[in-house]
Amino acid sequence: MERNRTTLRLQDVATEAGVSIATASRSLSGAPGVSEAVAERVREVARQMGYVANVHARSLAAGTSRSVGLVVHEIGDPYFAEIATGVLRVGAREGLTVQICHTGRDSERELDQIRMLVANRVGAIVVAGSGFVDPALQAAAKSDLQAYRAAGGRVAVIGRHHLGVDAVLPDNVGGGRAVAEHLLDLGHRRMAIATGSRQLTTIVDRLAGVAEAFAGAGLDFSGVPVVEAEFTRAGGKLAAERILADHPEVTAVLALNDDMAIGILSVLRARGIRVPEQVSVAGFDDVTVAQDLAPSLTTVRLPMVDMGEQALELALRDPAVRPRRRVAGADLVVRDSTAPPPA
Amino acid sequence: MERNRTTLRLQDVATEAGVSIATASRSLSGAPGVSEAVAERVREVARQMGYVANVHARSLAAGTSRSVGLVVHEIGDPYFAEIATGVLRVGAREGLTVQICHTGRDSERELDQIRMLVANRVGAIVVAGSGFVDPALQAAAKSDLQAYRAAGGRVAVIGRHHLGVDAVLPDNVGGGRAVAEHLLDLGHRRMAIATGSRQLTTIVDRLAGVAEAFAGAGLDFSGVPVVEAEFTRAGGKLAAERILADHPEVTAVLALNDDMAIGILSVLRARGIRVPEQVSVAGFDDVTVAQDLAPSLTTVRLPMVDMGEQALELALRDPAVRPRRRVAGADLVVRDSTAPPPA
DNA sequence: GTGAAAGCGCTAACAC
DNA sequence: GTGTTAGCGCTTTCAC
Repeated sequence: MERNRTTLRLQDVATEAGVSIATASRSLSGAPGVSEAVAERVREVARQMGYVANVHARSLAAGTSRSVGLVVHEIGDPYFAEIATGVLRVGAREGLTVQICHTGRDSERELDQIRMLVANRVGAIVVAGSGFVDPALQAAAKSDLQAYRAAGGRVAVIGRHHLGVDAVLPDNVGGGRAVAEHLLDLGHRRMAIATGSRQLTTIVDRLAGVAEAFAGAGLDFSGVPVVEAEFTRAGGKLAAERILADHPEVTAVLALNDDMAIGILSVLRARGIRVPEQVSVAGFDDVTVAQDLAPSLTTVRLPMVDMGEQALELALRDPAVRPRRRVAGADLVVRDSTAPPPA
Repeated sequence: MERNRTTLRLQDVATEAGVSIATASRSLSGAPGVSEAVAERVREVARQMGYVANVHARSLAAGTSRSVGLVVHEIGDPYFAEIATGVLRVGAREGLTVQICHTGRDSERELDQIRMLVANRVGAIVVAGSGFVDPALQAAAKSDLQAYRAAGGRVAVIGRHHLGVDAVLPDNVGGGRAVAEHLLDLGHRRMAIATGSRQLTTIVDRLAGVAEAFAGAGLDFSGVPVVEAEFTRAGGKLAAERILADHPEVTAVLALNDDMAIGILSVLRARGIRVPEQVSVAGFDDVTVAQDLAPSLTTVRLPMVDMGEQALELALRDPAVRPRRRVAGADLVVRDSTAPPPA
């Protein structure tokens, strides 16, 4: 926005109201030390004139800013869109501006975005993308965030990161175990897993839960095909093709997120394979469409909006000595896409 | 973020590099008037030290900011999430921070959010929510935006508003006409429309297109039931219930967005009504899941990501004397949810 | 090509 | 309770 002399300054309001700029400042920010009568008059004058304070001047002078940053992998992904909803909700409640950044699941871009937020002197940063298994991938981000925190910035993450900060941790292991147990209980013994990159901690954890379920049932997990593709609908389609080609005997496909599950359902339908009669399909996340699919999707519910809210609340709170952890439950939701294997 | 003396200032970099603060500033911003050798050295020192410029100080001094605002009704709605994807994409390309605001489809909150963006001195504002039919509902927003523009701010909207600014206009009328014609061509004569609030211009336009199709076919539109509910999946469910109860004879339901159509499909499935054999269903928007539903959804494709990109590009461009308009095509996509009515 | 210095609009001591 | 004023960290004339 270009400079322009038509913009009102606090001085203009002060002059108009017949007070000093300091009094005007106090009146508008609600600081004590002004008589209520004067304060109200100043506010009225400001409203009349249509004055809006310059956030940059305010932040520069006060050294604090009323804005926070949210880093997501991909805002078009319903998982992140819902988390964003939660963060925006708390932000609105607290009168905070929320800056949303995309990383495109690229740890390099993630770093750029974090730098940008730091440059913007946001008061808090919520990192919502999954962490990476390889700590090196986040080493740079970590050191930047540490400098940011040393300078008084607040950070919270959603998911397992190597960042040593407050975290909201979805119970990915428990969820993975629950959904796998569900399929095993139904009697499925020839199962395939469709997953995103195993560089992501989210995926490693969900997979660990699945392995636990197998172990718990006294079954061997090592022989179960785990097909890795993009963690998206398109990736789900690809994974489904591969599974059908390489493992035509499977009676159940467990996708490690709903997006992939949707892609899988789509391929099965196109092939005329009936779900759940011939093949069961389960997902993970419980994005809102999951219940409206045909068949409705058995999945693991993660309270994403809630997780977004909690993350920002954690970040806004006074810093603790040790990182805090909030565990978000992961509940199995059984719907129509899973059933016992064909006889 | 609290003030803290551990944060690096430009002066620190300048000192370290052995130049004046002015030279350091020029070097980092790429301004002319510095020898390339010195500039490069300063940049190197800054990188080494991990210096990040304070955006507030920069914006205050320069009077310009590298950030833009995006106003959406609801980021969890895939329609807006995709538009946001487009806006974020262009923002990232141009090195701009994007601040996303929720209005919750409330014209009052919309105003608050716009004020907040103005206070943040963003360089441009993209308003992505649908406009309201009643100009009074946007009068306040309009005057605020005009003041903002007078002060050098740039504005673009997506959809039909009464704001007198650059706009990206989806062809809602044409899309409505096309999808209605499709249903009429299939032979449907007992149709119901499920729609959101007719306070929104988007809906009025889509409805007008539908009416045109009826008129073009020499049919009477006035008797067609138009059921109004929330413009969401839940609203679609409600509308479906009402349509089934009050107009059990309908052979086709046209929803004015995909979200409602998904809700409708869900109710029909629950009732055991087969789509498209017994009832055809069509939507509008072509959100990404539309093609993966069962049955896949016949709908009208709006290039939402593209619309988001175009809107920000328009806003970033030099202001024109008259508002510019970019029309976004609305193409009928026929899938499996529509078929001729039962004999 | 480089540096000194005057602001940008606001907050927060500090005076009164 | 109110006013004066010194910065916040940077950009940008204007001198040299």
